[in-house]
Amino acid sequence: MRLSQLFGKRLREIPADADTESHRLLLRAGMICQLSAGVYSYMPLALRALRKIENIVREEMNRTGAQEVHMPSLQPVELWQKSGRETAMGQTLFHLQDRKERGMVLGPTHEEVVTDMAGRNVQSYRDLPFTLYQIQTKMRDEPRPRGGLIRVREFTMKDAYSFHANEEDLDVTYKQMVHAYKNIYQRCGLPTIMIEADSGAIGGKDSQEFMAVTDIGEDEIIICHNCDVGANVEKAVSIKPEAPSDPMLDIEEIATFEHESIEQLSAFLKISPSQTLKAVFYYADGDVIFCVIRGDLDINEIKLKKVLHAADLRLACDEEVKNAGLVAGAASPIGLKDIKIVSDESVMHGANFVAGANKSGYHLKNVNYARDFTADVVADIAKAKAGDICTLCGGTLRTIRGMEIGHVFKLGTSISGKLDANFVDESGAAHPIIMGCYGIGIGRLLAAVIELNHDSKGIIWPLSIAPFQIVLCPLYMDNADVIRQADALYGELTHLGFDVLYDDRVESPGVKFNDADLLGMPLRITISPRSLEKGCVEIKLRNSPQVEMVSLNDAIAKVEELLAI
RNA sequence: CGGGGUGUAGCGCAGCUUGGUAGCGCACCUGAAUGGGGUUCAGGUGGUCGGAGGUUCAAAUCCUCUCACCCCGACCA
Repeated sequence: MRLSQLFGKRLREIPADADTESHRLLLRAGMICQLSAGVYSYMPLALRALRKIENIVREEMNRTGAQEVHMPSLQPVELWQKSGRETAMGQTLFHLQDRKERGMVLGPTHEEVVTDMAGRNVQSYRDLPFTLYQIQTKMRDEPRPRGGLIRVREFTMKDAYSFHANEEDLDVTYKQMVHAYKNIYQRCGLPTIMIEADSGAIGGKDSQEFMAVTDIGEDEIIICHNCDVGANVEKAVSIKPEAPSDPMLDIEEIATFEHESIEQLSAFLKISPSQTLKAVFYYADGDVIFCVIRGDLDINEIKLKKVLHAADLRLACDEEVKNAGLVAGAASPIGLKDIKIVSDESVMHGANFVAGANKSGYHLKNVNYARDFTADVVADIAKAKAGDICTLCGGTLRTIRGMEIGHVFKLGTSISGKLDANFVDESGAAHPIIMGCYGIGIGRLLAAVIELNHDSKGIIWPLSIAPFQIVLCPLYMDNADVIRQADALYGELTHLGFDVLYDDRVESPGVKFNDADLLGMPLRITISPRSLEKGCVEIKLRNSPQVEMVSLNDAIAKVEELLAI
């Protein structure tokens, strides 16, 4: 490809709206073009990289025996109503109507469609197992797209779905998929870690995410210093710091005046926050829920939502709290009736807590679980945080941030059961098909690769997914010799099957070098009168400062050596 | 949905407070010189100032409404 012909302008100045490095570089390199919030066109350079990623994904999927299909984005809303996910997805689902006013949606994912298709094509356990995948466009009306390609409303995803007669069989495929995913990331030059994840509204059992570790990642990951096991903070469990657990004392009311928050209260009483109980009020599916947790901890809403089996959960507003007869700032579960109380396990670790007196300006000392109050549900609803103890090895946990690049999970029968996708077993009894599902965001993977592979000058592409392997930079295009040799080398390399970007523009060396660095192809070949005098070209790797003079005769061999994978 | 911010040439910005009919840098076009890390000089093209309405002799500038985009949070299979 001749650079003079390449569609897309490179920018010298940095677009003001771009906040992440991948976004800036994608724009500066002329790789993407924004159409609207979270909606981008891929220009030729980006598409070349994207296609290479897709091919790697395809190879690894095919290797597991998965079969490629292509499913519609346009889907009847009935299917989503049947699975119950029309409401679960909420406004994220794009709705539209066809000319007959039939409700349609633009697919944000394809569990429904693939399950429907599987159901129509499976009768017996003999038809199982199999895995289907596609590389296809997803549409989600995200509340807030951000970071260029990091969170978008229309994106390419590789989604795979496996179908099984039993759990053991699902385990086998699940492991194969995990293995394939690791291969994919490795081949794309993107280091990832696999962590435990929440399976979300969709339900399901085992669930793991693949994360690219970067500070701009949207997810918080709790990871153990010692055993390296990590989990999304949504899911992470931990052993919390101990609180004093002295023998129980008699309960006692104390005046605490305006000291309402845990910080104010513990400072006023000169005690640790872990010796207090915190009350937090939620509103779940129409009811106010009273949550109790040790003062030094925070509530993990995802865990709470699960414990409550709630479809919709949010903090209660002041009015709802008041109407429920609660005294914000001095509330406690003691003596409460007619309200559901959910307690974190932490209230049992510690004793003689300070809790609200349900009376403004007063608290109670020496409050103890079981003796003084009980809860309708006691469960782990606490957020894990840095400094907590790993439940597996006793190591100390820390927090890092990550970008979710892939997600695998055991879906089970949550969708197949609702869509009547059944098979009959050996005895002739019908069961819903057991499913696994596996996704990789292709565009986000591309963004993550750039996020993790760049320097101040530009992108540093891993060879496997670089739009071009080589950039050929002839200097001084008014020199006939330079042009002749450059044309010849370009022809030869292209003929040998290398992807070469030929910078045939009449530009100064500085411009060419800077653009070459910005675009980030792994190998740069410079041809100039100066090098030609010695019968040489200059070869440089993008990720190294070394420039090597190589004779014209050896140039091809050298390129083959450097680009050998 | 809450909070903050920005819309003026392809990109980055100034002008707005104090109304007088739009400017700078980069990019782009023409010409010349230059020549190894964004070269210089000369000349040039390009904007209904996000949109609608209003105030005024006169609006990029003041007022009202509206739209879009960005950031933080909520949210996110």
